[in-house]
Amino acid sequence: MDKRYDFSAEAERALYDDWEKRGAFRCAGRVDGKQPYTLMMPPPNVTGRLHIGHALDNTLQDILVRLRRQQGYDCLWLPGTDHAGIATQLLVSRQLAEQGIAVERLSREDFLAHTWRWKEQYGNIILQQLRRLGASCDWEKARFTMDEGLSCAVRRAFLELYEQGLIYRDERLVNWDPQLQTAISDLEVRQQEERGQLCLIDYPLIEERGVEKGASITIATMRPETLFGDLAVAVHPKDERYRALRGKRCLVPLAEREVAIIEDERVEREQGTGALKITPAHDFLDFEIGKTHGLALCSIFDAQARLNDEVPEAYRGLSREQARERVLVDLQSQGLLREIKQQTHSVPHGERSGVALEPKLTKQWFMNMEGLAKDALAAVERRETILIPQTWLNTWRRWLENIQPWCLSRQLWWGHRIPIWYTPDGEQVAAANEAEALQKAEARFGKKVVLRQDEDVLDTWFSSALWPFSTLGWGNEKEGDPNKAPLLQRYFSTQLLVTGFDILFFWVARMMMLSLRFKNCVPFKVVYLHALIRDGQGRKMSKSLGNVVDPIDLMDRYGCDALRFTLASQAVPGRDLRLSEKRIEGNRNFITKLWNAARFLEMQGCRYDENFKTKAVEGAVHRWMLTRLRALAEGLEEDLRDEVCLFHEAASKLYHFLWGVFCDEYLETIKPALAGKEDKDEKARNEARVVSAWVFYGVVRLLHPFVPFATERIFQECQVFASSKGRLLMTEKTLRAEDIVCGDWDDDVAETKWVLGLIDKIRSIRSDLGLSPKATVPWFGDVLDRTEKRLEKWGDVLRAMAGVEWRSIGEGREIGFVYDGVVEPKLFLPEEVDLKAMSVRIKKQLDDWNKVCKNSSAKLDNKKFKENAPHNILKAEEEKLTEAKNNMELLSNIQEDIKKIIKKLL
RNA sequence: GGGUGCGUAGCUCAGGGGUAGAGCGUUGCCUUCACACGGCAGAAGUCGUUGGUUCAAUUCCAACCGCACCCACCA
Repeated sequence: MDKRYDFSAEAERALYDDWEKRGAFRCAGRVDGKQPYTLMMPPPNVTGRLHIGHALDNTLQDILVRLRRQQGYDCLWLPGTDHAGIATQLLVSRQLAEQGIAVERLSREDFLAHTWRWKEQYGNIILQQLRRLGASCDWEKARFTMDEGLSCAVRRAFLELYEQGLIYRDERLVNWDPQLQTAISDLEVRQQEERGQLCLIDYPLIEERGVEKGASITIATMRPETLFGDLAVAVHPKDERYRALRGKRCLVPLAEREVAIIEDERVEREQGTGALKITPAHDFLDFEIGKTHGLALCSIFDAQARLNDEVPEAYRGLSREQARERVLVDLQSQGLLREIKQQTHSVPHGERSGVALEPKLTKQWFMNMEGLAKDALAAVERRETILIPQTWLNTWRRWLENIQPWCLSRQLWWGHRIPIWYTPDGEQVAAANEAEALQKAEARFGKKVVLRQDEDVLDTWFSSALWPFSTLGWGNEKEGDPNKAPLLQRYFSTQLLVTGFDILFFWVARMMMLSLRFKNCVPFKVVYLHALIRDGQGRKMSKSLGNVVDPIDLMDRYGCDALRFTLASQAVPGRDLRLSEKRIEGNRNFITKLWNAARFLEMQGCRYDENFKTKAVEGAVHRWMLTRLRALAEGLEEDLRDEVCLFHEAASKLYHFLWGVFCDEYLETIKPALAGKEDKDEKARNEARVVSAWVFYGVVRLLHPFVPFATERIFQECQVFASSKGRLLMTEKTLRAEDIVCGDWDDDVAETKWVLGLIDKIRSIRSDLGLSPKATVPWFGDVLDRTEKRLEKWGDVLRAMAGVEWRSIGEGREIGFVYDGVVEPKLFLPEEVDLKAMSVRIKKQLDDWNKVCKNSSAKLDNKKFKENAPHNILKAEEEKLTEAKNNMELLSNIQEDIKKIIKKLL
């Protein structure tokens, strides 16, 4: 093995290529009775580049998939990409513009041809980057949301929902993005706080009986430019201030339109002036109020939110912002602008374009979600699917209970075109393609008809909602039973979905709803929602802040394993994680530690032997080690169950086991045995070699899902595993707790712990005394026979690790110490010892024990404690007190010793 | 306005009814033949505040104070 581990991208690529070439990621299909285990990768945007969120997402999925494979499941992890309608169309348009091609001049067909070409050229970058991350998905099954099969599935789903009346066309107010010139769904709206002007405007009352001359009603608005669309002024029916104006009329200034003053309970008396201008075509509340009162609709904006021909000529063609200024100036000059107040308010913006949205009256396709939502909610309530962390359940309920129709159509070209054709009379014909539509139309109308397909495409999330089953073949064929696809029958439904909480409603809920609708079954049993990744200071990562970390760059510098391990160790359900480079560096060091442990075992001649049986092990420290290993395996099995998903716990257990337990304790302890040269030591040496190799093999397999590259490389290159040459670690079975058969080893485990504790103690004292780490210090003591035997038995270990050598008797300048309440050995002191430090230390220990003593006595004297505390607690408390008293006595003796020595020295 | 989560060591974060944990940083010692991307030893916390439940609260409950985020509304 090389002295240093090679973290380079090239080394990792070689390993990955080997896995892929050998088909290690392929699902097995219907063979050898293995249980299927399915995971759907959330398809990244085809325009995407791997960002840190993907890295987290896919690391966690990969850990589980690799583990399940090791556990013997037939795993299918299906990857793919999403066509990402708006994002892709924007990107390609921009690129074309750079090439001097004006998108507005292109035909739909030409634009799509360009986009497809772009997709062929760049669409696979993100998939390559996922390979870099080590993602072990079944690439041969990769899908794209606009490939032929999936497009077919989309049409089938749409048509079926259409036939059932769940999908319908309607003219309603929608959120309109004036830059992209398309409708978007409620979920794509982002509220942004903005400073604005609250304008109080006088609307003159129409003179009639009961109306004073020159009187007016004052309305308040943040959007004065919309007054051209005003069709009423509304007040609350119980508002005393406006009682006299009931049934009166007023004049909308500038528009010079007479409108009624109406009453409606939805008007808030406290807001503004309590009089609300009603612009039904440009405000959601106004739209509702207008509907109740039979008002017409008056749209004053065009698709780009410029004023249209409905407004007086002077204002036509102005932008929203220009119009606002102009209106204010004109109102001012007419003396109708009563007041302007500065006020912050939140304004809806388009998530993609970033511009302020405009409610706009258009014909769009909608999907009625109510029934679907009810079923999705019920399924989660019944725990057919569980959410991790569970705190999302509340949010889930809230959203599904208040669900609104989903605006499905987008005024774009890139996407699944709506499979509806119109006759010249506007009749709808639903069909999978034009030929079928013509046929249907002819049958329906008894003659040939000219048809025109709907221009719009579907929201990208519609195809995403079918992802868990469309990718497995559901509806991929034009006809026949959509459920017959073999992959679908074997691998649906899936076990687990891992994704960010930010798309819980966009995606997760909709998959749930459509899966229940089309498959009559939940699409996944567990949804693991991970949190957001923030930078070291806890800020959201954003391009504008410039704090976006590039996972590829991190992998280049620290290796993929270090990044993966860091992400896993920080993945605490329900909490944002801050990514600091220091942590990644620490985990890079961890990989190095692993590598060096392998080198050490290799050098020591430790070789893995598959015939080795744990039960035959005799050495106490080996028994202790195997017991610890079993506890580790048990812990990991529990932490990594689908419905638990405690990646951070698992990672931390592995970290501490390898570094703290295996390297620092176990390997150090067996070093003397490994170094044994004489024949009589041979048995111990052989046992040390074989057990350490066996344990290491277990650790490497347990670590593999987290750090696939380093473990694989060790498996292939380290002589410890020479007998396994040629096999891939990722195809090896994992280590199960049940593989470690332990005997009745309690005594050995206790003894080993005792020795390790003793070593700690001696080291600590040595350090205080300032003893040279190299010097071997003789020690002796008046101890129990049993203890003395132990000290002799572990003599080599104590010499190597604590630098002490046991003598059965001694006399001179020495100092005792307390361990375990029964041993009171003494260390011989060389001249240069720091007795003062030792003295301070003893004093502190005495104080500590004194505290414990007081505490315990107080508790034990408390009658209520004695009555109520459970037995084991009571017993522990009593033992604690005894120990404390004992130690205090011993420590006092030592204090005396020190005093004596100091006296002697003086 | 409704909801969710978080305040624990200098920093970043785990944990969880029975005398506080990790990584990084820091202090001292060690260039000992796996590893200085290392080893050994140490210092460092009234676990946000105030009440309540309990024999026992950092942990459970309530209120409050701060900090995030989500949903709705904003005339």
